[in-house]
Amino acid sequence: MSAEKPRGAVTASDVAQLAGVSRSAVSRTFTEGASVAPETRERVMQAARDLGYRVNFLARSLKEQRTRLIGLVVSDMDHSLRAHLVDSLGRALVAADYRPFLLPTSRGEDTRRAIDMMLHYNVSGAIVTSDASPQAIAAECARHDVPLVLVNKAEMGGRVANVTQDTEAAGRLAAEALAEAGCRRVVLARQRLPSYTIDLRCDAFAAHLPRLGLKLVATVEGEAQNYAGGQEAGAAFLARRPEADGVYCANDFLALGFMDHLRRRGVSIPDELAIVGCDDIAEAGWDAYDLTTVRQPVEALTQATLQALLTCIADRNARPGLTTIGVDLVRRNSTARS
Amino acid sequence: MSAEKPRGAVTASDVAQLAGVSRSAVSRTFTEGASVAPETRERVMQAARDLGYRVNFLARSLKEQRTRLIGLVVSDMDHSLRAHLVDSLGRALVAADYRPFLLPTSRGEDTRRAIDMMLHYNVSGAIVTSDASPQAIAAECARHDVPLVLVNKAEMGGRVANVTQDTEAAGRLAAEALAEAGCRRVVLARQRLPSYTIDLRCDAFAAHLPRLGLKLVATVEGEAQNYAGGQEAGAAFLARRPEADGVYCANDFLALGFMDHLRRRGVSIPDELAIVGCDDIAEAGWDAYDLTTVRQPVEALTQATLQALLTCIADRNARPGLTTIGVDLVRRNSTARS
DNA sequence: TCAAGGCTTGCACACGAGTGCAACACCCAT
DNA sequence: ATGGGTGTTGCACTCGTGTGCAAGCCTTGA
Repeated sequence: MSAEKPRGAVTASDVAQLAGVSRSAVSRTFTEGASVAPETRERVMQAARDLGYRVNFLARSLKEQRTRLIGLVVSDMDHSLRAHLVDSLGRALVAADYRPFLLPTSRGEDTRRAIDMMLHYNVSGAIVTSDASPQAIAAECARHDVPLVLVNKAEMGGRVANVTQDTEAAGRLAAEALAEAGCRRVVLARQRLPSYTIDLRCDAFAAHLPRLGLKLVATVEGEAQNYAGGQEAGAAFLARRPEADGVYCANDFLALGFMDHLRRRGVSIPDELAIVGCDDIAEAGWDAYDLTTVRQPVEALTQATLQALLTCIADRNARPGLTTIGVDLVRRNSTARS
Repeated sequence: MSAEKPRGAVTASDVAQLAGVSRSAVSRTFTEGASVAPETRERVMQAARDLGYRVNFLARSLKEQRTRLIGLVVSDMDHSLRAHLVDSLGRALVAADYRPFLLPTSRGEDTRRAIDMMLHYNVSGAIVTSDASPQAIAAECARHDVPLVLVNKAEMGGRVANVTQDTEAAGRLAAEALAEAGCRRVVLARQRLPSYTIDLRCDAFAAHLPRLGLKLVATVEGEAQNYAGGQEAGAAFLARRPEADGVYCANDFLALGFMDHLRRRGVSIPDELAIVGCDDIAEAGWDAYDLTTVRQPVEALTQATLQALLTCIADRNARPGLTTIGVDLVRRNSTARS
């Protein structure tokens, strides 16, 4: 329909030429709140439409000294809760007119590279929900004055903005659910890989047992917080055969693997053994498991994270500290004693 | 340790000043293959280290006219295969020195916005693995000369680069698996929402039935390709009670919901009914399901996608057309007839 | 009619970096 | 000693955009 520029993108100068105005007028047309005559603006808009012009955000960012890019450092996307969170955060960022810049990491290794990238691109802020130890990221972000929010990484305490589930309540609710199911002797199943969040959940769980008249008779472990890890923990459980009537699995994936392993060996759930998980991933609600678990509200985490980030961006000296997101118990069949 | 710049990032000029050289020398130090004396380079590197300098990629991109940003347009990240793919693609891109720019979309709606963003940022290329109809994206990318690869979106044929699973083989393998299990009368379970990939799978499945002596006695549907959709399809199946001994579910999530629904109503799998799924998501391998399914190799998809993208970027006129990724059957318990 | 004031507009500089060109230093061979 | 060649360096321009400043126009009031 219109003359196509053969090479390179169309710039504000091209639009200016076609509209018969100066480049400044074009720039002002696309700048919120700038002073342009309505008639000029319309002519510029028309020319821009004809040429398919779009403001070059790289150039704009360079001039304005802020990119509206947000580094999204994330590991273990195969954990469905993580994937859900990334999806949710991505949408929320876009809705707030920011752009998510994805930085996938493995445990620890690529972290340095991810930080490097963020600084190379002058991100306006960063969200870290990675298993990588956040100290390095936090230090580097602080040094370069990049607003940072950690999600579910409580170990940094209040020194950086931190949004985290209420791990204390998570452990407490799990203990109460087992007590409610009539358990007396319980087992803790968890991953071997270090995780501060998991540690806190487990500590809280253990701390509330005496008050409820429960006794912790064993702790079994699987390597990671996934299905295979749950199977391992299940095998460890059967190997030790502790006299127990309830198990707290500090993570849902682990719980599902644990359940499957025990059921295949003939253990009846919930009749012989009640199980409580943590996270409420979609799979926990499936008929085959119907797992009682502590729900981690992803949408609330997202909103709080965005809120904290925007606060930090608006005021470079703001220290939102720790935001705790409430969790609640989802009662299902795995603790339903007749 | 070193003087900290109070405001703003440290630039090449700062480094130049500290090292006692011109800004050009700094630029050349960080440019591959530029001519710098070893001693000068070392002095520059030292100064850069002291100041924590990093090349500003926005400025570099502006000058070099390519950003090395890749738009990653993706919907339905809560589908675990999608999440896995995004993770895998993200890592592959970073490994190839590109940067993934995440553009989450819902079905169709945000697509225009996603395209807009990509063009605003002058992305070097785009990967689309979204349920949104890709025509709009393809047209706009072509107009602005942005290399584009569609993943599992066969409907554009060979006109744009396209990496897709072998849907024909997927359907065929599923049919063969049911035949192998001794089935004679089979049912097709699928989603109601339109999807070209799913259509192709189902067509291929149906096409191979006669050759194998199988008869398609019914088609049942659920709304979406998820667990709930499978439950719906299961309910539809029981409502019609077709005389059937095998079911092909065109998607694993659907298959799992279908299995759970039928089992809860007392149907025995695989004895009364054999089930075959498609995708081989992690959950399909769990003990509770142990689903025979057609594996979609994510890693191969990723590599082929990256390959096609790099080809398009290297040669703007290249038309890699359609790349088909082989699939294979994973035999498990859901088709194991005694 | 003239002056004052408000709205638009264009010029020119800035953001941070890459690079062609010419000047320069240095080394070696003649 | 001199010429030529090689390897470094700095100047100045460029990428596409935002914006302070001053000049210009138009409107309004006296």
